[in-house]
Amino acid sequence: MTVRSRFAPSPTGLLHIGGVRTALFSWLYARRHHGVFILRIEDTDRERSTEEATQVILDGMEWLGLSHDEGPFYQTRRMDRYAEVIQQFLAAGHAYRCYCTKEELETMRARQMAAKQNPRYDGTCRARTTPRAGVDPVVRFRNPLEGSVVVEDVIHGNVAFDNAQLDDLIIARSDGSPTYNFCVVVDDMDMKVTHVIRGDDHLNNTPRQINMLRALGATPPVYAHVPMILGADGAKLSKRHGAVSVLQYREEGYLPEALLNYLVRLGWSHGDREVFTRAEMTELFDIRDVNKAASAFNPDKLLWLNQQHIMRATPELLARYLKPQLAALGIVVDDDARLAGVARALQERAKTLKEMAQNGLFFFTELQGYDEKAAKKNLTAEAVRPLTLVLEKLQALTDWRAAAIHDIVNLAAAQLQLGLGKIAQPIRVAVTGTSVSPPIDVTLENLGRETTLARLQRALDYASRH
RNA sequence: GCUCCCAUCGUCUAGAGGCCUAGGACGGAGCCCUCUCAAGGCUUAAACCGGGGUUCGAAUCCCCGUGGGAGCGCCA
Repeated sequence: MTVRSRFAPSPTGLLHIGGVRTALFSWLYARRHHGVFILRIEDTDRERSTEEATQVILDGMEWLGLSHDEGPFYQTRRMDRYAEVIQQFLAAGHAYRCYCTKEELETMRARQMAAKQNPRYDGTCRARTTPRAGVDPVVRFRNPLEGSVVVEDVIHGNVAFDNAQLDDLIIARSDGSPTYNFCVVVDDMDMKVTHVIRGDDHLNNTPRQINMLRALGATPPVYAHVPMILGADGAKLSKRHGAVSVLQYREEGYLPEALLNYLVRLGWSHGDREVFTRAEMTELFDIRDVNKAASAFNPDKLLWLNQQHIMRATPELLARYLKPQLAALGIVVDDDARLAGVARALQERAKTLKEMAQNGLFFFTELQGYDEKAAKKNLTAEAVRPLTLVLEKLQALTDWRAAAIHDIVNLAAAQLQLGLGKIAQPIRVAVTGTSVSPPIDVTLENLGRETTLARLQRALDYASRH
């Protein structure tokens, strides 16, 4: 049997970290078992669904490389099919028309709550055979009255629900439009979904869905209800936690693989391993090993993982990602090889690509003066001699490579009997404007001969005056 | 209120009755390396929610509390 899993977000809010984690687990499961991954957009709520949210889902999934094999399917385009099944249910007696008004239902609920009972539809219209004038009926599923439903969940084990606790849920509104739980059931059946991996906030919906599936004569899929992700403060993830949309992580310079790596480790682990490539995740992840408890989102660890992935990435790949980050800062770089060189120099010292772009700014733009503190400390009269000597030696250098530059700086230090810091720091401030950069030889190599010499000369002038 | 779910360092987790003096990771503290910043290495503080059982033995199994979460919509 081919595994068929799906991710079925509703575009009523922007896709966030929690949704992505569910998508990831579902995707990993399909990939691991060489199955099919389906993307379905649950947009039956036309009021709240937005085009933007749909686009974020599509773009986000693509950015993360969570590719789907089928879909995206849109529920709004399957209305005829839902209507058909509703008729089928009605004809078979699995559903009935209910003429209770919203007001009546509300009073009933209030009464039940007051009597400390589980608020549920009392079945008034179950046996009704005639319409009620002036009321557009809804359609309700005739849930079994007795017995229990056992959800065989891969993560939670067997969870039993008494049918007596469930009620006859509405499957079609009075305007005829189908509702969520019903659409899910029809879709999962039609799309031959074998594994439903979703947030455990849906665990309570599952017995109803199973009952409908059975009424349809379908075999319920395997369920895996994964725990939710909480905000860093342990509270439910919401807009308050900053991460509005996954795409924000792209903007902030996170590598898709790093985000996925972080997410997969929430609720799952493999020995003492922390860093996983996408391929390793696919190979090692097992939905059965997923925890039951919710976990809090930890931005620091995500940042650390991002750095780990940046360090392991090829400079060429980083260069590709760096381009839009630099563009955001108003800089366009055409020289891919040079950009890769810069990325190589910076990849051990940036937690995000955004940070990397900022740190690498001096390679591509004119210096906007020196950092005050750095200049005050390093571009002094004391620095004139070492800077002069290094400038002379560099002017004579034809083989502009890190190794040769390294030798020159060391030689100059030895000649002047100065510690390396006394010579490297002034150079650093001279060419970068700040006291922080990659190793000085690597920095100069990537900066290029002309720029280096010009900046050294300029710093020398500055130092002479201070 | 009713139903369901969950519970190990601040956080993510290892732990499927003795291997636990509870391991790893992020973050914190300290040290080393060092031309800066990083990276890396080493050291260190830090947890089994509480109470009852079961057992020779419990973080692990059972029960009851407590705390957190979800559902109970003509929302998804």
